[in-house]
Amino acid sequence: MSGSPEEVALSSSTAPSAPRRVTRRRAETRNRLLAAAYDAFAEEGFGHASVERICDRAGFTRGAFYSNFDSLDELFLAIWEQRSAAMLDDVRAALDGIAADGVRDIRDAIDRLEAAVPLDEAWFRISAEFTAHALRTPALRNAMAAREEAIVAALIPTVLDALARLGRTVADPVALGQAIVAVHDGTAIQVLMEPRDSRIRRRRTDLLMHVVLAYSAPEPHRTHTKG
Amino acid sequence: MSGSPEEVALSSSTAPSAPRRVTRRRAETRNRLLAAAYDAFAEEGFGHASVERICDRAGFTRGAFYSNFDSLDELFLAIWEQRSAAMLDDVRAALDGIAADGVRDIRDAIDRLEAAVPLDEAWFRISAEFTAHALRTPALRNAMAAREEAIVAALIPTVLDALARLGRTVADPVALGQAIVAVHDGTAIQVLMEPRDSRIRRRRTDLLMHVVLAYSAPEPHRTHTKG
DNA sequence: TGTACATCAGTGAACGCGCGTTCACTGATGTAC
DNA sequence: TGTACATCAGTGAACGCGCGTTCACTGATGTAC
Repeated sequence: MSGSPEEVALSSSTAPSAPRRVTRRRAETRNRLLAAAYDAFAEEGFGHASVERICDRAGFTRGAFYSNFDSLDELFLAIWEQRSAAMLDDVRAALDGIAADGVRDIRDAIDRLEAAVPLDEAWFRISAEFTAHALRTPALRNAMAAREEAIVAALIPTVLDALARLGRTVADPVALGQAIVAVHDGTAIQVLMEPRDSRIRRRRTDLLMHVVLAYSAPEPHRTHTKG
Repeated sequence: MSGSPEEVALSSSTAPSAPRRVTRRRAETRNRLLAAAYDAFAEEGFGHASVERICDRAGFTRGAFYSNFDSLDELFLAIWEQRSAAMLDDVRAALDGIAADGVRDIRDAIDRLEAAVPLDEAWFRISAEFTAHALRTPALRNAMAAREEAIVAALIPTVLDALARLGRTVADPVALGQAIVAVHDGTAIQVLMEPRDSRIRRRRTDLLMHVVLAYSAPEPHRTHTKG
């Protein structure tokens, strides 16, 4: 409906235009390329990783790349898909573990979540580079925005659950989700900018706590834990 | 003391190693290059702007660039210096104007500040790209971190003043400054990702308000306005 | 104010590099009988 | 299970491009007398 063809194009890997059978060999090549690309992005940065060096790392020639991907952007989106799914699983598992273990309060929960799922600095750097790049490319920006929205949507129930266990409800879950992501991204930059300054890390979790407190409220009519 | 030579190197333009006289001609060339570079960065992105195209825009050959700058990084830092100073002035002026006009509350103040000094999208994009790049280059990262810290330090008194006018005090000004920057950056990404979604803009200012409220408190012992 | 000279600032050509992309090809893989 | 064949996946050479960086040079600018 809305959106020019160009803006719809890169709608991620869920809709392959030519439905080709995936042989085992092909899947392995693809995976080796993805892994090699991740390493290249981590070491050289997304903007400086070249098709040539990625293929060298993976032990292929460049033709193999073009046989499997149209562009580095497409490859990045495939990696992103993998990693965001893994991240969601990790967060869910961590929150379950923490809940099973008994939580004092939000501060406690956030500290333990941070310990269980620490900021993946290499990956954050890569995605910061890619985000900056995507902001200039409408097709990419839309693909990213959509995917990001889906991630937040998947994260919200988990967060609401965790807060419910602490006897808190959230009036506007979407606003909370967006706020958490914004604070995560904004403070992650600060942490990476001055990695040795532990006060900055501390302020990061402080801010997160303040935001969670601001967007949630104690459940009014019920007793916690045993309802 | 701490920091290898490499990490200290790019300590910005305040310490030219060879104290050369700056002729008028030279200053003009430099300014034309800065302006052309800004345009190039805005249109093509920092990572894709080449020395050649910047010089084309400015009407020089590439030699002129190398006669004035060591690298695009150095040039960017010079632009950043200019723009952050201008930004500080704008914010101060806007807050003064708003104060002179009478403010209802924090929500009102933030909305009017946002209207007076709107997010400069082009510049934000550029600095996001450069930040991502700087995270990989120790010398650059340190230069940026130091400069950023100075900017926050310069901003804090202005913010404290504005809050004092609203009868609020801040227990930990540095934490508030860092929080504001983090929220600004994190939400700016979201706004640029989905520029047409006005709810996202709204949530941006909401979050800012919640954060300012969380990090400040009503002044306990004095009456506002006329003390 | 004018001239002669020294220094400076930007020119433009040259070199070399790394890379993106294409494509005819061959060895690998899967299928049909 | 074995053979013959078709399709596929990755090879590797080739092309061309744009760029970073250098440097001997010349016209512009400033200075001393």
